Amino acid sequence: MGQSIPGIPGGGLGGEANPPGLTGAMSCFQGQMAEYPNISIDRFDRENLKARAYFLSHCHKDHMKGLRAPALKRRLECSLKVYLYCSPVTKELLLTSPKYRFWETRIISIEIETPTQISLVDEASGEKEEIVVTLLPAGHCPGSVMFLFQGDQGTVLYTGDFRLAKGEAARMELLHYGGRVKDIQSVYLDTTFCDPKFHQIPSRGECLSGVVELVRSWITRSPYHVVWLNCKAAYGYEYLFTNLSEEFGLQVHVDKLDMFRNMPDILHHLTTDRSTQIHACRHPKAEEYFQWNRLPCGITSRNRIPLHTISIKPSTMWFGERTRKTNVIVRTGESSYRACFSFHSSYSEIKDFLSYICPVNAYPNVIPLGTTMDKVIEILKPLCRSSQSTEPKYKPLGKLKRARTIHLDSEEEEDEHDLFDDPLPVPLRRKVPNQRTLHPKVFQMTAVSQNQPEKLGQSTGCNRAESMQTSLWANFIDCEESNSESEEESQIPASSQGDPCPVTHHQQKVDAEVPQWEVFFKRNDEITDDGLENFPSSTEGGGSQSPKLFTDSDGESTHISSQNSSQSTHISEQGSQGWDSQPDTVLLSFQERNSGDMTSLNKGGYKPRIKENLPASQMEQSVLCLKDSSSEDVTTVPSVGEPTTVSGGKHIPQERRLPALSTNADSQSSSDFEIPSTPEAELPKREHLQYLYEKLAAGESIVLDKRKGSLIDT
DNA sequence: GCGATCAGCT
DNA sequence: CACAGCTGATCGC
Repeated sequence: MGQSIPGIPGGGLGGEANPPGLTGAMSCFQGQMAEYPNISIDRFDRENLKARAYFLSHCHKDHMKGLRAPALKRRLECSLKVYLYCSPVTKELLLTSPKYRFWETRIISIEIETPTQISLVDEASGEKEEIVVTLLPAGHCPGSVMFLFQGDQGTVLYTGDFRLAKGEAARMELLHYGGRVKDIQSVYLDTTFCDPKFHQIPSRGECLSGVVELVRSWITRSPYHVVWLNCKAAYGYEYLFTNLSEEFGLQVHVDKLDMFRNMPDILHHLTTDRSTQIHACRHPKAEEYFQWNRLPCGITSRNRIPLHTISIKPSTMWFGERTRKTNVIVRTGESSYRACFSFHSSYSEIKDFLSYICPVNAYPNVIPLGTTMDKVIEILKPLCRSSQSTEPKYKPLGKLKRARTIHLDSEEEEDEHDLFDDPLPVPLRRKVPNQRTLHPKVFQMTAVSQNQPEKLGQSTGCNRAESMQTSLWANFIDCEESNSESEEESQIPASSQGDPCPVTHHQQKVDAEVPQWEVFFKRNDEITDDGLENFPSSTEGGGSQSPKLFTDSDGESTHISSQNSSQSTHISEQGSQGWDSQPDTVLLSFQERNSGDMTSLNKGGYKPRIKENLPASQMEQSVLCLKDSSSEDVTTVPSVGEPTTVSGGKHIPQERRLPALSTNADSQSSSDFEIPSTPEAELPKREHLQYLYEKLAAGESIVLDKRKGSLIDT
């Protein structure tokens, strides 16, 4: 019974703390899900050797354990019907490595957001099980996806590793049916940062803005000023490279780029030519090299003129709910900086995600360092359905206080959205069924854009509220400090409503294609002005602004940062603490910007032109019709003999929650993001709120200019 | 000689 | 500041 018992994924890790001294969060997902034990995901050893089908969410080594082991290789040779399913990009990246070449004929890539039926056949008995899988973008690294499985044992979601801003789940059309979130039995969740201490992590856009400005402040000094991006070996930094490249018109130097040969949108921003001002090359002794002003690729000068180098190390920075610190760039040495960067969702983002999905069960895939399985479960439980029902319905009493409204128009909501709104996944679907005949029956269900009944279940409204409550409640417990904000949120549907009736628009027209990965990563938004406004230019007085984009010496020391708002920007050479000539003034505080979305950068988007080999689904056949008994939104017709009942078993889609309101959920979780966390900010005064409300009531828009500096700097 | 595991170090 | 690795040492086959 190798199956992992829900709740005890590891089979035995329950409740134990990570051994001290460990270096990182510990993965506890063993590869199998309770509902569908015949398939294995992201684990390929032990019990998983018996799987009827394999799934790989993304191309990071810690999710590929056993993938090239002799045992699995043998299994493959004997079981000709066993395949590995993943996104087209993941397939491409995986096969670039010679070590995994043997998988070549056994990988089937599935387009993002294209429900696909797979037959899981037991080669010995001939027993067959049908399952429909849908890949949803996970925002973790190129090709990363979440897997939504629908079959007789219900609908389950395996998130793999993900970084999704709050509200993004609400915008994933295929997580919905009939205007509501699908009835999801279990979620196997990326809980890497599921600990209150990781409450907030600046958004991609905020982090990117910080890096862009720091880089700008340096490389504009002369052609001999170069930056070295000290990235750990892993996929996931590409959006940083592409955005920097685009911003400055300079390709980024890397050691290898053949893995991107079929991904022009990434490839074009990279180079193996060392004569560029932006490097992301690596070397085992890189740090040592750097000390001697040598880049990992070996160069120290150009045209016999020595280079001036700074290093920027992307690393995760987090902020507690009450934390005041806000810098996304921290100076760690005379020529060294850390830049905020995260591939994983923060605590509040995780809570937002889970509370929106509101599954019956949620199982952590990871136990964060320093915590235990039990603690993580305690956090997740209140966000699941069961607890909802038991939850007392609590309706916030007085509303008011900082109105979420504020955010409405000003930042956040906005920009998070752009991720989806603007760049639509450009379709281009090659429906390519290639060689049919593929053993595994894979059928792409034609995704007909549904006519989603937009009914916004009124009723659901309540539920929604409920769930929210819960999460609020959750907040109380987990976050020592949080209380304050909680309640109000509940309401203010306004914002939420506004856009996201998730289901509808943007996202794919289902027929869409491969979503460009940039849909997730290219954050042009803030890059533009706003972020910058404050500081680079703010040379002189930054004072007014709050921004502290960065600080010297890392740390929590808030104080430091502030001081320099004064500093000048890139131009100035003044340094702090003796470290001079280095830009230390570029500070970007993550709450500053008001989203600016700019889509400018999105160009076509990347579509790996990969010669597909989508097997099976012979087009014709591919049109399946699932009994919609399930909660399927996609209309499909099983070509296969049997009317596949791909439903989640429950034929009655239970609808719950009203998507539109969803955003509320975040409110609390993220509330602080915007408001409280703003260090400088003070709570709105009553009069001010009154004023804001009046404007709102009058239908006027409220624009929050980045925090007035006035409040800042204590 | 290879793989798995672990310590150490980014 | 903890993303995801790599390297090297040890042990077993």
